[in-house]
Amino acid sequence: MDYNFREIEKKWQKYWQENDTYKVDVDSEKPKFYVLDMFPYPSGAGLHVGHPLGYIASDIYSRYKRMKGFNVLHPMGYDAYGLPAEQYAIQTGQHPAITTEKNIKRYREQLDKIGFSYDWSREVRTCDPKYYHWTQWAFLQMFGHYYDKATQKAEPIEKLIAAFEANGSADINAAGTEEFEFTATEWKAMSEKDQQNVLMNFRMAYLADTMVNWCPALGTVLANDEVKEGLSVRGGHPVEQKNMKQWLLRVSAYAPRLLDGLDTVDWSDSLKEVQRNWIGRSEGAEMKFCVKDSDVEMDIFTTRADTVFGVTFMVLAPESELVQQLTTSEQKEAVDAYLEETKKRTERERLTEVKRVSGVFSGSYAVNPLTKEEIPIWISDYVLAGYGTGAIMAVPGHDSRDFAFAKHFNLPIIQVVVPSGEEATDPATWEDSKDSKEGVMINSGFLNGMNVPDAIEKTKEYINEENIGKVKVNYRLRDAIFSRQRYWGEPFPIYFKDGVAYPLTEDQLPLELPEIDKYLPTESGEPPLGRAKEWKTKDGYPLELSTMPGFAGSSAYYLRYMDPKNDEELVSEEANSYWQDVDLYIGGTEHATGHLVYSRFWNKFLFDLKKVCKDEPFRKLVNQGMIQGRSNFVYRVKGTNQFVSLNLRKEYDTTPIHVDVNMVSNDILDTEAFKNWNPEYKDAEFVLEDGKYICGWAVEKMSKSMFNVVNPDVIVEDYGADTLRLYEMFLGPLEAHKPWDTNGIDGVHKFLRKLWRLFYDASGNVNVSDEKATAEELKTLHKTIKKVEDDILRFSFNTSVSAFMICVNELSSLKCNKKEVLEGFIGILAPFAPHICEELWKVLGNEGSITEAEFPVLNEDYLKENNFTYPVSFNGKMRFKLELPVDMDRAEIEKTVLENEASQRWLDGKTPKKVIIVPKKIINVVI
RNA sequence: GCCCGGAUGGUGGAAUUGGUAGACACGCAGGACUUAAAAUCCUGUGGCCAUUGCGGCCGUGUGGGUUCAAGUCCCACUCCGGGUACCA
Repeated sequence: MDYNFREIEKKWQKYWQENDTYKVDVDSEKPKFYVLDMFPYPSGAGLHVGHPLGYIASDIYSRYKRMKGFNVLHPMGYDAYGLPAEQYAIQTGQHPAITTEKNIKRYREQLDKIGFSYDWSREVRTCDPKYYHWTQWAFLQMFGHYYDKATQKAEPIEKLIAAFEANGSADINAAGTEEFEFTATEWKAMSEKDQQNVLMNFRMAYLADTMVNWCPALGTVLANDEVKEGLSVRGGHPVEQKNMKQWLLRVSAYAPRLLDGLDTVDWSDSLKEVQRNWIGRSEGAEMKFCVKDSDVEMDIFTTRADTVFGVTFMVLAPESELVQQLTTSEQKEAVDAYLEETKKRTERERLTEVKRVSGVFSGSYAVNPLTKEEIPIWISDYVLAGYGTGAIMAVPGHDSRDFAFAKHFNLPIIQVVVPSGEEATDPATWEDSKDSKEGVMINSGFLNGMNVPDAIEKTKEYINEENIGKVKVNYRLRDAIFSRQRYWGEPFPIYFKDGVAYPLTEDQLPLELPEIDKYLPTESGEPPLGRAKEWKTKDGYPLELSTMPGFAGSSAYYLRYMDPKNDEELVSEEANSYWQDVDLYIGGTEHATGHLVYSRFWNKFLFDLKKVCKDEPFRKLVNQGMIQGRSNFVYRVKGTNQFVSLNLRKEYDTTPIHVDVNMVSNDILDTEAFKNWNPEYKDAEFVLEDGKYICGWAVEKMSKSMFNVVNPDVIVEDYGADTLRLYEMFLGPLEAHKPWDTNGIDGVHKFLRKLWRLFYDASGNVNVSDEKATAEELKTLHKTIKKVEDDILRFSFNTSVSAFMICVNELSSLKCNKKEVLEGFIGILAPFAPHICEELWKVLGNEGSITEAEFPVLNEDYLKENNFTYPVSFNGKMRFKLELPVDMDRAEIEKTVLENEASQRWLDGKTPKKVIIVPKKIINVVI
């Protein structure tokens, strides 16, 4: 019988489904292991071969762990809310729920064909009311809590109210947007509305004014991605910066804990580094600068307090509240014009266009608190309102952006730090600022002669003593904007009474997404939910019109998988205390700063509420690389319908044209398929080389427009799921970005057929022997067990595939058909290629599924070697090999080597200076 | 600009802790089997020189350095990919 992968794969997929092979439950008898994939957004295009890369890796690991005796939780679901479905709905009127359902069905079919070991009974969908019930619930908890900096955790808002009633704001140490001061009496005298406004300032989920990209023509808010050069990508309408009330999550309150938690998780150093940079802790000083002829004070934050003698001007962010107060009447016109100009630029543009220097003088002067000098206050968009205090002291001598600004506007530059190994020079001659943190202070009064770190310390002390500021730790992590003016997302369980936001009670959850007539904003510019009929509480109060963003549903899905059908709570204590946290999380790096920060925040919040038992949700995290597309080209002779093969094209004047990679095999074009591809090419003529049309190629993004999208079902149809699984792993290291190239897939498929032939004879009959295996056969098997297990544990699946190939090649050469060896081999291969191994497991006479078998145990005894073949080098160059007993001592090795005939040739009569012997590694003779 | 990756044959890649560079596979070339094809098997395959044999020299993006020994460590640079919130 031949290796009939189509039949085998269908048969075992059916078996697994009928026998609930992958269903898991809490089982206190077994240790748990939780393997999670980042769940996909079910797009209309279906899965391409890039998606399963991480899923295959995690599946191999899950199956391995299961064979090692663990109770493995390995679930899958869908991140089902998202813009594409809504965009499609706007264009076609088709309800996003319908397209989403359709896409999910297609995804499921594709996933099922690859043979994953998911427990589908635990599937979650973020758009299912039974699921988003708990997203809304978590939001209500955030609304009802604040962050207490004293206890370093979330506390009920009632605790804050009690404190206000007892002592006013006096004892409060809570994370808030603004600072308040009031007495208990004043608090009690406040109106309900004023009290609620104060509380809003402290809630973990709160409403506040934020700058957004507002597109008046589309009546909607746009993401940075959707804006290019001040115009909307869709439609090309003008976009402006607009202040709007939005819900935010106080992620910044958790910045210190999000930073510290990174030390406890097993993630790559680069990923941790990216998160650390994102959280961005910086120690510095907040300083007060008085404004001349005014009682206005400017607070600025700086990490380089030591350079305060080099300050020659101040800069305000255009959005700063101080701008209006500090603009003089003479400058008003110029400032207004500038503000109007910056309104058109998105934050992204302000960030990338570093070389474009712009700004305007406010007309006011500040007084340097140390030198008492008067310095001009400018306004420029290189200072952002959202970070620090929205105002800076500019030190053009030692900050490159300040330097560029000073040069552009002809402002003075003073050198206050002389970098180590340099002399003081005239700043007028400089090409750039001297940002170094090493050097000696000059022109700096009492700091003169100190090195930079000492000067920073000294200045901080001085600032404290003189009461002109305070030492402060600043984080760049911002609160997350949590509302979207969209339809296809979770509704907020919030209603408004007299303009004040109030929460729905928990028994009113889930608040279901209403039906609307069109998926567009209302005529008056309200979000789509403004179209919903009866979108109000039963008492007639209007409900919130925004919906939640994509990351709402994905922030706690890993908890829901633990107990997906629970209608009473997000996750039961029993399920949570058994499954605890994700042991292995596999997904793309693109989530390094978004999802992975938000879900850690979300988890820590729930941890504070004692709803979950672990402070960090993802113990180990592996990033799979992106699979890029490999495009193919044909070369059309200009002005004709003639196509020239790759290596002949230089003789013609040609245009390269993308051709669908599915019509190309090993870069050879199926010319008939090409003719039928497009009516335009029906009469195409070909100039062939060696009777073939060879295509050119390039690595590009995998996309429809490049015709380089490869669909996994096509590969499964042609080669089988086991081949696809092995080939995706064989392609290269899991973490590396690599192009998809079907050219090598035959090798992997051939390997499986070769394996099959170890079990069957030439006439197709099972031919397996019960004889005792030879030492050589056992050595081959056990060296493979060792290598593969080692590789699985370090996620080096590409090298395990070659180890499998080497093993089968060796067993084929040995003509080994011993059951003992073959059974061991399919045991280690089963996590990678489960279908063929299930079948062969049965061929060997076993009952049931190989997933229940134990992973083969390594026996080191079979690997013992008496001799080692040493590479012998002379001056580091390998010259010949010499087999020596492993127990030979150094002196004897040296003697044997030097006496060797080949050595005599290389020594050429000289005495070696040194002989380096590394046992079981190398011998190097230094002459 | 800043942050994080990466660069090894014609191609994907291997070399896990500084110790035989190119495992494994694709492709290519030659051969066996076959009426033929497919399938399968065997041999060769980094470059240059020599090829009568032993072989020799060069070689992991570029230029330096450390070391008995460097793809691997250090310094400087080039190019490519990804992220990005000018974070003072």
